Amino acid sequence: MKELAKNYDPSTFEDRIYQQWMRKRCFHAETDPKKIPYTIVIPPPNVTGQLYMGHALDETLQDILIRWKRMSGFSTLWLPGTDHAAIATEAKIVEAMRKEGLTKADLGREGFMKRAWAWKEQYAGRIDQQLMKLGSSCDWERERFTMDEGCSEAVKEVFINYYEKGYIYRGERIINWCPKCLTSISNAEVTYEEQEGCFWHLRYPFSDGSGYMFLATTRPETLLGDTAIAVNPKDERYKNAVGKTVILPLVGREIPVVADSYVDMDFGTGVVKITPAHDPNDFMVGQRHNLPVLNVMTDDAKITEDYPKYAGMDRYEARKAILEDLKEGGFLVKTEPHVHNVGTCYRCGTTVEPRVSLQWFVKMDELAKPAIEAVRDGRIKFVPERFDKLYFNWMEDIRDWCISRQLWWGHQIPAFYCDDCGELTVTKESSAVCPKCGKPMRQDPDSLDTWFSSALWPFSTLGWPEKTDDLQYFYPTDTLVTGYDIITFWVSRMIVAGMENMDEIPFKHVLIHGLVRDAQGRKMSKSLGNGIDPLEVIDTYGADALRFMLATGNSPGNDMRFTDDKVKAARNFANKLWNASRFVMMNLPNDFRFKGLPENLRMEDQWVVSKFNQLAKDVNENLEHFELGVASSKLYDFIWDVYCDWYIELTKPRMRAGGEAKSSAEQVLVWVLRGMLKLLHPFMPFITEEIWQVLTDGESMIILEEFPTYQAELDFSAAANDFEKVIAAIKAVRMSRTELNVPNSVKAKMFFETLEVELFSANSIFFENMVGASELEFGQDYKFKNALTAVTDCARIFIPMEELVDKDKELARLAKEEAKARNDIEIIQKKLNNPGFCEKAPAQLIQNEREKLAKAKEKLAKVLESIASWNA
RNA sequence: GGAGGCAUAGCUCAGCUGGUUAGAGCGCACGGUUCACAUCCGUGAGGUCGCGGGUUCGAGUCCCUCUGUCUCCACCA
Repeated sequence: MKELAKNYDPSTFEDRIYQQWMRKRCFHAETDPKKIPYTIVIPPPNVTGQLYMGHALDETLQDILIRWKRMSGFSTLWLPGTDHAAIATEAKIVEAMRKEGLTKADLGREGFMKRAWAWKEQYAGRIDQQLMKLGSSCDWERERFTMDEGCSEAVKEVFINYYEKGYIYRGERIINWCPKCLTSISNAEVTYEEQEGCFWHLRYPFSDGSGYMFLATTRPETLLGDTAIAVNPKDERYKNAVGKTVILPLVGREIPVVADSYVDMDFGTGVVKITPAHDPNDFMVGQRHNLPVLNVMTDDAKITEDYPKYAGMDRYEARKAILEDLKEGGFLVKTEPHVHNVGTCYRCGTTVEPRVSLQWFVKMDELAKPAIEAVRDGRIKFVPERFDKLYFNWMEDIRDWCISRQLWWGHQIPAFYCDDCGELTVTKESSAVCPKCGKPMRQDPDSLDTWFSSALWPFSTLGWPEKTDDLQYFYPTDTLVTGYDIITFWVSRMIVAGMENMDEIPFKHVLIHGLVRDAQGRKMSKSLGNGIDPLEVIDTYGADALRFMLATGNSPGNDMRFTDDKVKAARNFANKLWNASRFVMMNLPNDFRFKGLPENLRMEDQWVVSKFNQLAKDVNENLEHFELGVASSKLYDFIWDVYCDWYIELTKPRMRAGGEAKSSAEQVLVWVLRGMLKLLHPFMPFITEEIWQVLTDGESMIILEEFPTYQAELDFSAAANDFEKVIAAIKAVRMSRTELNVPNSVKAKMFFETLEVELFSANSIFFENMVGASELEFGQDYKFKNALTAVTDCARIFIPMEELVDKDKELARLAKEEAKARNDIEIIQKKLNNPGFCEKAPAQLIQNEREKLAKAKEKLAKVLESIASWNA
């Protein structure tokens, strides 16, 4: 039999194992349609080369569920995340080009895309190769697939569907514009931050010279675009002003005073200047009152040529200049400091400029209805449930979605304009001809928002709009795993797209996980430089350790902190498993053949088998409920405590004895090891595969094995409970020996006073091997001077040690045990003495309490006897 | 302004539908290595489960108030 390497070193086998899975196409449906009915698609990290723990977490959790489901023989498809991070990607590419002295314009759209792919291949591809080690599902080629191949057809199809149904429209709307990225961004991409600014109080004179209207603004430069001032219709103070006009300072334009309920009478003077082109609320007021929209800024937020005095100044310079002029003209009444929230671009941090421009929108309210319903009636379930609130909050107050982006990295909008006659056509054709005048048309240069194509992911990746077998078989998918930060960006839009285009939900469950934070609990970010590169962690500790750490010790939806210590603990666990497996294997004979559990199981065998059986049951149940952290910690406990610290130690005497004792132990050791490896495989795929292949001489792959389940015939709980008594006795002996500093190397005869003579004598070998018993004797009414006493609820064990025992110390220890026993009894008795408890509690519970009380009383009696014998 | 999370051992966190005397890892203390593993083994110390009420035979768990803290959404010129 092959042997495992002396030291656990993941770098020696993880890549090899991964290549093996890929070669055998273990992740592809065609390998074995019954067993592996899923296809998996994963996004590449973006071109920046920076990877986030978040990716790692996503992929790990998905991969765990996938492996479990696949081993269990269930058909399913999981959807990993996608994010081609359009804005950031484009910014990086542009930056890289700039270093080479190139601009977007030099390359043209086609050249730009070519260059972008070259970049992706060079950097993202390499990184993704490594990232695959976390989730078997990584495949960066899939981005090419989404962007260029099959999915772009789906994108066009959906765009046209929506357009024809009237869900997509093109229009002048006020949108968030980033003057640095030079693109529109959706309101979800705007982050607000508090900034200190000023409140400038101004006065606008009435045209008829009858005085002034007083108002305040935080953005005086937008005054150039004012087309009205507004008051609340209920405001008595301004009843007479409504309908009059005022003269716009500096510009001299005559603008009306309108009444609109949007104005808060109690805020400031109750008068607001209305700049429809540069404020979303003003825009709405403007629409209600048919006010002209005057754009005063260029794309990069400079004042337009329409205002020669300020033309070319950026918005902050213009603000200064305008304030100066207002002051000079006597329009500035006073200035006061003011803290307000300012929207910034979430990619580059620049203050966004609300701007009216011609953009494409999706009308969301109708589309949202079936999507809300699908979650409301439980067809789609969020895990944990509370995240449906976030979803409903967003969906029920949904706004139209601006989908055009002024970028090249993305799907170009399939709309064409005729420069000649002004005709607009939406078509799949790549070069359209004007249906009216027959002249060639020009395609809209804008791209679609990343999330527009991402929303189609569940079906576009399955070949839709073709009715492929994959689509038929896999849709709707089972579970989506993602972080709570993109529920609104992505999850909600996938549901909408699924309901509209497939008339069916895209997935049944949405497993939401938290964010990975740094050791101080801060969000990992580039500017803080506190991001941890998963690849470095893998290099140091191995992919299994990182995966296990990510899956353990946290619960769905809650953020987790990343610390080195946690990964180290997981690595140590892997090391433990490695060494335990190595030990088992090095004790197997060369001609060992695994035959399964022997017929006559010893008590300790039944104990471990029974425990394993329960573990298999628990792990399956936990995974079914998405309790990955609970499942993994149960595996940890079983493997480390039950198997390594107890069972292996218990078998050591048998392994030394040889013969039937040894050969039966071998079978049980291997049986449990195989089961453990399978249960652990989803969590630590590489080490389990490596051990498995050595253990089975390369005859099979664990990835293709069946996942263990509970077997009623393996339930030996009666024997297991008896054996627990032996374990309790061993622990009790250890405790008294340790507490009095008598090492196991000091052998001693042990005298048992117990009703379970048969049980303990049958298991005497363990006392000899594990707690230094030279011999066991059974009897009644022992009277020893200078003996250690170990007490359990069913046995009293004396270990005469003569001079090694310190009477005072031992008495002190016994006194402690007595106090504990009395305390135990008191607590249980109190419960049982409560009439309400006996009347209303379940009978089984009461029975359990009674049994516990009896045991506690027995134990106390034994402790008291021991104390008495010392004092005799 | 609206919504939600978190608060449990020195630290990081588990604790699922209420039912043992609340757990783990790390850290700490003491002891142990020829015979798988010091990336180890054994033993121990350490918690009035944020405060105050309520429901219940029974509350870390359910309800309410408060305090601290974090997040999301909206945003008043």
